[in-house]
Formats: sequence, structure tokens, C-alpha cells
Amino acid sequence: MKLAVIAGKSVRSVAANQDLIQEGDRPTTIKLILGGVACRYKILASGRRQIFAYLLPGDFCDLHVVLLGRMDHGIRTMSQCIVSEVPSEIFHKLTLSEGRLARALWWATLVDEAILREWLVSMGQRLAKERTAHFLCEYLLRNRVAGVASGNTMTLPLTQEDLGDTLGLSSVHVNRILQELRADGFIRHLDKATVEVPDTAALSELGQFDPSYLHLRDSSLWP
Amino acid sequence: MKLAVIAGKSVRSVAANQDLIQEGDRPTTIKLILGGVACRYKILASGRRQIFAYLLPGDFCDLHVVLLGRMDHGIRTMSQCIVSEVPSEIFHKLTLSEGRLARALWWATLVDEAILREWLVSMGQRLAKERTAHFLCEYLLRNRVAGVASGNTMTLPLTQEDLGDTLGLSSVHVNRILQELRADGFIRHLDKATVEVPDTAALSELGQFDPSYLHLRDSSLWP
DNA sequence: CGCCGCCTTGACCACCATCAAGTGGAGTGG
DNA sequence: CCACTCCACTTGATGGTGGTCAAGGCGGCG
Repeated sequence: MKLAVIAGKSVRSVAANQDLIQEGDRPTTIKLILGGVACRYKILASGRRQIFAYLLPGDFCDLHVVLLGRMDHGIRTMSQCIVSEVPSEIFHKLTLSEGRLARALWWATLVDEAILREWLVSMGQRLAKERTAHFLCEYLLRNRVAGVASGNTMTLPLTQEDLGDTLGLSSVHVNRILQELRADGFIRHLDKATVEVPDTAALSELGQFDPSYLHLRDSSLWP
Repeated sequence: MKLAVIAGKSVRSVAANQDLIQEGDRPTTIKLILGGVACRYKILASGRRQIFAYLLPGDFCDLHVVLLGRMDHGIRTMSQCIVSEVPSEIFHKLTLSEGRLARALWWATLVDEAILREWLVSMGQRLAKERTAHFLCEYLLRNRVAGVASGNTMTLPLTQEDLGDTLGLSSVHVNRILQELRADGFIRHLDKATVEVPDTAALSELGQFDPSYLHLRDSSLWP
């Protein structure tokens, strides 16, 4: 899918830590991330937060609403983001007349679902260290696919609390896990928000990461 | 979606605890559950298993393969099941020409995804007891939607180990949690595989269950 | 009757949460 | 230029949720 075609005119920049969409919204536009990182999240009555997806350049924020109407979760920027908006009505009409488009968007949804399944496996069955390793592998690979990672280095604009809410861990424990990963040489912090993975094969093994669930065409991107 | 239309000729019965599809398969037919309960699951190298969806009458098993080709997880019957099969090529062609069909199937995928997100929230943020309560609420409601639950009673053909692999708990702990739920009057076992929920509102509150993520049209089904 | 799968119970302990206090760097204002 | 604040990260101490191991009970079925 060519971004240039979809991007259209209404492109804007959004600062970090801003809600692009809130739970309960019924947006009238579809938003596409062109730059930066955002996340899907939900906040419970208890105040606890769960993040269940990161949106990278090329990802749609709210395709759901074309069919479901109401957002059942929020979307928030983690870094400064470039966002493009298109009236959802355009999608509504096009997907009816163009089976190919509906299928393309459906395809994207299926991959998102596969990622969610894998996160659920991580949450349910893997230890904190493995889970963290698995997440870092997936994040690096998806950054490569999106064309925003150079080699083994990626931008990870997340606080340890963000990571905790992603992995179902406390920020304190995330801190200790990251220290272990650094001590073992699995990762290196070049900078607060920049992480290098010296040996992707080793990190893969630790996290039991098998990228087949991402259904990539290009198998040369991993390891 | 009318089942009768899709069901076609090739309807068969499958015993409990049989794989309908295995991870890695590239099925050439699409399977629809007409009766019984099946699950999606993945088994890790460590031998641990995670279940991440239950398929009730009316649910498709493997729509994914229309687009993705390879199954990235398995599907297994939990009880005896009635299954209908249709060559996937039919779907492949129809979804191209019929935007409406592609959208209908896409819609189903979006709801599945919403359910997965909620499961992830449960795994990451809720205690074992809350998580179990939440699961039971969702399962009862989905049984009602599928027309296989009468009132507050449902068929739950799962062992405690199955439940453990669903909720990310050990079967020992599931046992103790169920005992608590019974002692507190949240559930009653009428029979090994039949559970009654005397007070759905109470169970909802315990599990912080809010059915809006299921995007149901009929709001009279809960509580 | 005897086997087998599932449920049940007890003992023990690991993983990870919570609480609390302290460090350090980036940005702000005097 | 130096407090001062704020936020993220760090570290230590303590304990709870839930895992693991092991053994026994119980019902269904060949």
C-alpha cells in the first residue's frame, strides 16, 4: 500500500503523550501514522493501564470505526508523531465497491490479530525476562519492516512504566529485567531512547521469538 | 449471516479433543462450527500451551487462510462438534467481487480482535479471581448470543487444566479459584460441564466485565 | 475390578508487586 | 550561574499471588 496515495492533504504533527483518540469516541476520520510511535491502550476503573499495540509509520489508528463505529480503546502518541487523516466515509464507500481494498484492510487486521495472539502467549506463558526479550525482537523487526530501524538499532521512546503496562509488569521489575538484559549483553542503551541489539539470534532464543506469526513476505529481515 | 446458506453439504461430526487444524497447516477449506465448542491454541517449545479463543456455533475456524495462507496456531475441539466445510476458493473469489462479504468477514475479525484485546487486559492487569469471573461473563454472554445458553446456565466443557491454559494459571490454582467462586455463590456446578451463574450482575462486577467491546447490537442480552 | 483422567488438598517457595527512599539529569526561573 | 522542580530511573526491603511438586480421592469406562 502506497502511503503517498493515501496521505492526502490533512497531515499534521502531534506532540508526544497526546491522545489521538479516546475510548468511546466515534471518529469521523481515519488516521494513519506517518512518523513516530503511538500505542493502543485501555485504562481500567482500578486505574491500571494495559497497552496492547504499538503503531509505527504505515499503521492505521482506527480502521475499526469504519465498521464498528465506537472505539473500545484509546490511542496515544508515545513520541512526536506525523499523522494523516482521511474522512472515514471515503473508506466506507470504497470498501463496498472495491473488494480488493476491503481485503487489503482485512489483511492488515488479521496480522494485528496474530500479533495480539502472540502477546497473549507471552503474557500467559513466558517469564518476565523472556517476555521482554520477545517484545524487543518483535519491536525491532517491525521497525525494520516500517523502514525506521537501521540495522540492529531502534528508537524506543518508552518509559519503563510504559513497558510495564505493555508487558503486565511493574515499572520496578522492568527496571531490574532491563538491567539483567544489559548485563548479559542482550541489549545496549546508546541513548535514553535508542537501543541496540548486538545479537538478534541470541535475543530471539531467549524470547522464543519466531516471526512467522507476522506473515512477512520478506524473510531476509530476520534475524 | 444465515448459517443455512453457508452450511452447504459437507457437514460432519468431530469427536472431542481432536485437532481440526494444526499450526503450519495450509487448509483448502474454510470450517464453520455449527455445534459444540472448539478453541484456538498454540503450544510453545517449553511444552506450555496458551488458549486464546473459544469457537462457538456460528464462528469460523480459519478465515485467516483466505488471505494469510498458513495457520499460525491450531484449532481443537473441546467437545463433540458439528463442522461445516466450504472450499476456501469460494471465499477467495466472492470476497473480491462482493465488497459486502469481505466487509462482513472483516467485521467478524474486528470483533475477534476486540475480544483478544480484552483477554490481554485480563492477563496483564487482573487478579486470578477477577480474570476467571471476567472470562465466565464473556463466555456466558457469547453463549447467549450464539443461542446455546438458556438463561443463566451454560455448558462449559473444559477441564480445569484447559481453563488454566486459557487464563494463564496453573490447574491447581484454577481449582482453588473455582472453589472460592462457588463458596461465594458466584457460580454453581449443576453438573461437571454445566455451570449456572445465579447473579450475573455480581459476577460482572467482580470481573469488571463491560460487554461493550463485543459490539453487540442487542443490548438486552446482558446482564 | 482395575485403570485412567480429573479433581482435590497440603507444603513449600519463586516470581514479581508494592512501598519507600534516594539518585540524577533536563528544564525553569531567579 | 545556581537553586529548584519534576520526572524517570535506581535500589532495598518485605510480602503476596500464584507456581510447582507430591499424594490422595473419586468417578467413568473398558
